[in-house]
Amino acid sequence: MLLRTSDSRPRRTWPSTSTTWPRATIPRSRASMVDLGVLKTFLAVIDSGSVVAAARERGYSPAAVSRQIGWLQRRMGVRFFEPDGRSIRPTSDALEFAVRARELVDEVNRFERYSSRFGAARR
Amino acid sequence: MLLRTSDSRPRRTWPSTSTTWPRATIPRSRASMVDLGVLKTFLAVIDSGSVVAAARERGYSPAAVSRQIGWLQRRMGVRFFEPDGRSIRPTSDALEFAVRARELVDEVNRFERYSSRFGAARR
DNA sequence: AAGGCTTACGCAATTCGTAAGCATG
DNA sequence: CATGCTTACGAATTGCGTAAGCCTT
Repeated sequence: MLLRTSDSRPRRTWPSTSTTWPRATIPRSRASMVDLGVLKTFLAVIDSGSVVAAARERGYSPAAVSRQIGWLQRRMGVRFFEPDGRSIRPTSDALEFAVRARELVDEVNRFERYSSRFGAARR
Repeated sequence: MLLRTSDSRPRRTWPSTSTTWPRATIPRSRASMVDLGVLKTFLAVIDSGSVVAAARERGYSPAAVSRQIGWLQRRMGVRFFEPDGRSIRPTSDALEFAVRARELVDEVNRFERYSSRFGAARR
């Protein structure tokens, strides 16, 4: 399949003048060191002290929240939560990181409001 | 399928005590009003003045960049680029929005560096 | 047992690159 | 006719919810 053996027109693909494309299909999701959604979830867990509560707050299943936290921890190479009885307890690293993360999320929220207004103003 | 008609154990799924889950599979991608990757691409197009150049800079195909810009415009309800001969020209809205967007991206870059240091320090 | 956290599994949805079309110079 | 932008298409990957397991109270 996909042969299309005939049709030998020299149709230019892209780019004609330089190196061909480096990789074949880069999935983009969560590639950037920073995933805002995960950061928001992280803060929700910190604030509520529970995966279940954070899940409800963010509109996810607890499984999704658990996965997001796991992803963040692996990404950072740091342990952010430890099991504490039936619940979890944030590490001191988590609390420290949360301060900075909250600054960013606040900034993002401001930007989100700006964007909404910007769009609404000229429509 | 998925019936499992027998096996009538009252296996708790989740959550047992409250309303069932609101939606069935929310894809998260680009759901948050802000997509940092798209914002970076937008700025790259502004700075280079060309979709092709921005694509090269960002490591995407021109098609991908074109789609990302289209997505952003639809999202914002604003036209950011107009065809200008064989190239494109940013609207005044684009230039205005770019100022604010750049602030955010800069802030995110700072956070990215912080995160790297944070992770590296305790490993 | 019941409540809370985590992993396995299947699925839906997204986004990418390639291909192809259209317009401009 | 070469360059640049955009859309259609198929492929690949992700990230979700559900299901199920483990551990604590």
